[in-house]
Amino acid sequence: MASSTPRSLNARKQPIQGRAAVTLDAVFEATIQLLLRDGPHQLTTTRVAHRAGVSVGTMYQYFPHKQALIYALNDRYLKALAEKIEVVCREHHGKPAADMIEALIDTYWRAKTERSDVTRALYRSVADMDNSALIEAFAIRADAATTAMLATASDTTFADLALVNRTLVTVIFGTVRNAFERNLTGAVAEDLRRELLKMCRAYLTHHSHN
Amino acid sequence: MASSTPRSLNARKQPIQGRAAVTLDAVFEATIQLLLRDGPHQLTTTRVAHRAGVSVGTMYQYFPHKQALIYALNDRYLKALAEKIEVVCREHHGKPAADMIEALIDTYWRAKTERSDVTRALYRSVADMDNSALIEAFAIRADAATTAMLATASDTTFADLALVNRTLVTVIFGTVRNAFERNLTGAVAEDLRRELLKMCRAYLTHHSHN
DNA sequence: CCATTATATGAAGGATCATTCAGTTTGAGG
DNA sequence: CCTCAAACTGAATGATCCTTCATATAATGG
Repeated sequence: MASSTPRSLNARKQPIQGRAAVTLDAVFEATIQLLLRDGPHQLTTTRVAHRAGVSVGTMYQYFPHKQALIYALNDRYLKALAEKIEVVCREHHGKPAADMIEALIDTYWRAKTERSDVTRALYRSVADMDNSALIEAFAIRADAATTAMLATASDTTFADLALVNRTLVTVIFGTVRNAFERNLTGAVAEDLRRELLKMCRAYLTHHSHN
Repeated sequence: MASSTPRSLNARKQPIQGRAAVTLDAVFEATIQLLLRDGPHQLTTTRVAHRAGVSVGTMYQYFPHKQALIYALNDRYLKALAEKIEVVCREHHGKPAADMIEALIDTYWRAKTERSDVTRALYRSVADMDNSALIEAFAIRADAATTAMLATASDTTFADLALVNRTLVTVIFGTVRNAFERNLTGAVAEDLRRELLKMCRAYLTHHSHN
């Protein structure tokens, strides 16, 4: 995976001492805040550095250029998200399909909601070409995990597992994204999540009765 | 609606002669192509002008600044999309709910697919603050149209119309968007569209049986 | 406590780019 | 054919911003 990332996007060096890790975290955090506050267009290296309480030069010790910073931010986030999905999928092997879907929706939704600021910031972080590679890598991992899970459903076997899986994943992820784009939060979002679950379950029973 | 747009984003002047309209179209088209080809970061006024075969100065007679160009592009597109949805919703008043959903999905999907380059270009066109106002305006129009339609379903009445409507709209729009983001096209996309329809219908019958 | 390496600084360079405006060309109406 | 406004031109301006580098400070291990 790392080998497929465009060479120039890799981090310049890894933090060794503790303070360096702190600096990196501060830079990431500052990036998120500025992205949220002012949008991608206003995101300048100087501003990020200033907000993070470091100097520009420091940032350039860890990132060869600005794009690499945003890339790293997405990378970090998407890998953590993929991890969570993989874990929850593995935990639900052999369970009823309805439980699987509930777990998947809950996990994904919570991951996005827990720090909705980060979610929103990243949705804004500009869809430059390089990010799409990250998104695709995430999609592949998620697909593999959910497919493997659904294949073990204790109460259902799917005539076309790939199709059902692709449908569910696309619908769930897309719905969550759209919910954020429309700024649906709080109780409204909760209701939507419940309805989405109902919908997916209705789809599953429909499929097993066919 | 126009009165709610940030003052400075309005077009500078309307085309009067025929050639001016041609110029404007060329500028929009060039913007789309460059957005698609090189991403929003590489989109410069000079490049757009050059690609459109006009000079920078010409562009600035119609748009007070670059942001206004992107804003206008989104505005154009979203208003046309809202229009299409309103029309199809009106045409399906009084029909069975399943037909309504099919029409809605088909219309939305086709609108996005017909010129998928434009769709993708706009998805990339940077989520700067001002665009979100456009998106919200679109959402309000779409919600109103679909709610009014669903309320007249010949075979179903909904206990919580607003909730069902919000769910359907969010799921459908989100799924389509995600399908594009994952580059699902051709036969795969077709299959997904069919499955999405099944899913929404299953949701509807589930609801009417409750 | 010294040498070495890691980490941090921020002014300056250099490039890009949005925007303007003085002037030219084109079309429309009379 | 003439006049006026509309439409178009593109070099110049000024601002912004990414990136570098020479230098300084802090930690580490011996």
